[in-house]
Amino acid sequence: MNKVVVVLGPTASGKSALGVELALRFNGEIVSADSMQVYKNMNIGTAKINDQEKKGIRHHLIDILDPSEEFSLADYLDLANKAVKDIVSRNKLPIIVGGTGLYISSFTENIKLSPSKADNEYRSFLNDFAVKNSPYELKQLLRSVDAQSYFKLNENDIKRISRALEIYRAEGKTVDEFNKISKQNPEYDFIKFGLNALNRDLLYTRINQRVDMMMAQGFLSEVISLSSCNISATAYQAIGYKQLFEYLSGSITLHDAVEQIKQESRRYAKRQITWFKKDKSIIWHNIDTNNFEEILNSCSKHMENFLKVCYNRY
RNA sequence: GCCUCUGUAGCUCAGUUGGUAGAGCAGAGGACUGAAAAUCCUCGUGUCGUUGGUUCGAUUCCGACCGGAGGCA
Repeated sequence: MNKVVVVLGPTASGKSALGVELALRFNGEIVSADSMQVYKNMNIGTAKINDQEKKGIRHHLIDILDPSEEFSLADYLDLANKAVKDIVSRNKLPIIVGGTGLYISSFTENIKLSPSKADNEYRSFLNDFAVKNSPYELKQLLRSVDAQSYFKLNENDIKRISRALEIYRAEGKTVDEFNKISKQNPEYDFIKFGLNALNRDLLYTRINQRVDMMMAQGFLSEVISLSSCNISATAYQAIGYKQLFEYLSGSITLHDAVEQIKQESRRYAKRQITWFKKDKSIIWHNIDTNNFEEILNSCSKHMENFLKVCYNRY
């Protein structure tokens, strides 16, 4: 099996830099696993790596879409599979770097989604149904077609209820049945490095400082220049952009917007950590007890072992 | 120096006609298969400023002291 490296962790943990250094040492290329860095012109707010920081390493799945375009897990899996195949075919090492847990685990677990597309019309119909009637009524629609999801989901989780109904409509299957067949055997041999802070406060301080830095770097101007464009629903969800749009529309003060960006980023980091904790195969490094060099050297050692079959190449 | 107001969870505050207390926010834990930076679920013990007094019993009433805000000198 071909080997693939994964570098993951919460926002502001230093993944991008580690990925680049590993790519330099082991003849690799980066495949981003980030749902927002796919968008062009959303640079400062997504903490996107710049050309200087790339150090000549090729990065895939960054800057591939206009902010007006929608993006989804299905698109990601499709593109990531192509990128990794391409990198392997050129005898280079794919290094997946990112913080979008769903994208990473769906790729590493080799999830194959069905060819039927997302049905936006049906989704908005269901959404309207929940608004006109009630979330409870929406959930009742599940009862006869997907009992497992009916018992599992909370009635307020309209997105998942809608999705379960959508799957049943398109596939004639329950979510569990659908998930069972979507999971394939892994196609690659993975080594996963995780970055995290033992001390949550330290991570939060880094996040707060990074938001201040984004503002100093002109995040607001970036958002202003986007405000004349059509922003897709998916791109609009990006933390920071929606708050600054609200400021520009006059509904909140700039100070409040910045505080909300920090808070949402902290919560996001927490959710990322919760997601990654489940994966027991991750090799964790602590950013508060180790400096960057130590982490890089430790990862390198693990990788030499992991790659030993073809280690002579490097 | 005097007068008034105030001191309850990390923060903002509610409350107990005297039987040791509860909201919002912050925060924590969890879920997650085509929106995932999304979405959803669960979680509140704190010397009720300190110290005396009244009382069977005080965070609640009274006094003193300490801290904060305002007013008068």
